[in-house]
Amino acid sequence: MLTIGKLGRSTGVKVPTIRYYEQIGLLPPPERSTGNQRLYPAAAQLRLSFIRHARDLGFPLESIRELLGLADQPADSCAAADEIARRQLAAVEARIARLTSLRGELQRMLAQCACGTIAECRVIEVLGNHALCAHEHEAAEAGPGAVTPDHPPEAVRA
Amino acid sequence: MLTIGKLGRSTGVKVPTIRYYEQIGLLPPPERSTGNQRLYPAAAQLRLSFIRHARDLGFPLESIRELLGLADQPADSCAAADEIARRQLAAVEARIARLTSLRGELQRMLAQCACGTIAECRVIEVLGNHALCAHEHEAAEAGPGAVTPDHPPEAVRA
DNA sequence: ACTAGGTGCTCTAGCGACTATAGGTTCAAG
DNA sequence: CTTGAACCTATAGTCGCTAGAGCACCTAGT
Repeated sequence: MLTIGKLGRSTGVKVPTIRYYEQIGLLPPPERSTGNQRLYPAAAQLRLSFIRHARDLGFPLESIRELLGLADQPADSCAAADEIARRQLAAVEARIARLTSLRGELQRMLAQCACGTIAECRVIEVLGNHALCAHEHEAAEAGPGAVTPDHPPEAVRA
Repeated sequence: MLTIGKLGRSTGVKVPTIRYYEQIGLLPPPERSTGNQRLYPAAAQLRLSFIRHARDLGFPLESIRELLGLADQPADSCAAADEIARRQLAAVEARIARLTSLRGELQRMLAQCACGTIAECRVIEVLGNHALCAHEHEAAEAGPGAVTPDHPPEAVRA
């Protein structure tokens, strides 16, 4: 039996995070000691390591919840698990594509700046005038959500 | 003079977002009509476009606050602005590097899965056992914060 | 003058995935 | 028996918005 601190250390997950996972139902509530402290069986390490690894790979907690459900049905087809992983791969690829385009824009801005005064600063200028950009870039990298706000293709330069 | 809706449409920023920017002090409170509605001068379009473009490039609002402060001092050196942009570029590059490694891991997982039952599913297996990974990958892509939790390099396999 | 509906206002709560703080209890070592 | 680390609960904060409730206002048409 492990205390929450040992479980955290052995899996690389912080203690408050473990309690948070329990709170949202990702980990089952463990037994308690006489003094009301959580006591985990060794198997909890496997489950928590699974969660941590999936988080490291960027899976959202909702996907992890699904994957854990699937992992508990060893006889079922793994098509559903593959589908979740494919979704995650697609999300990662979309994020890479977007960030690569942003990197280009930032590099161009910086390369063109002669580093004089603000008045002639290319960085400030480009930010103020989208027309100076090489191509379109919409909606910032925000997170896995990848929300694309609707904004019409009007010219911004007032 | 523009109403908030017109300002939003002309800059591609949603109305609640404009009000939010005002609330956190990124936009100055505009004049009001007799009926208490916000009335913006044409110049507000420039400032808001600047903010939107910087957000599209992934700058956090705090950096944008600094950049706006700098943009108001046209005679100053633009070294500080460049520094902020370089920081942003570094953050973007770090995110790309991390996501590229994750993509590799996900691709490998999927390629190795013969798509039978969960019991033999490579996706589930790899998630459960970090030792099957090609290389280290720590701390998920979370956002601009890029928080790197401290977790010691202990073996995870229990 | 009246009315409809589109736009505006404020305020509050919610998202994801935690992290931090406060203020208390329990446990293990010396 | 005392210290101090580790544990407990509960609440609030992070980031950058977004959504909703429940109003006020403003413009166009009749």
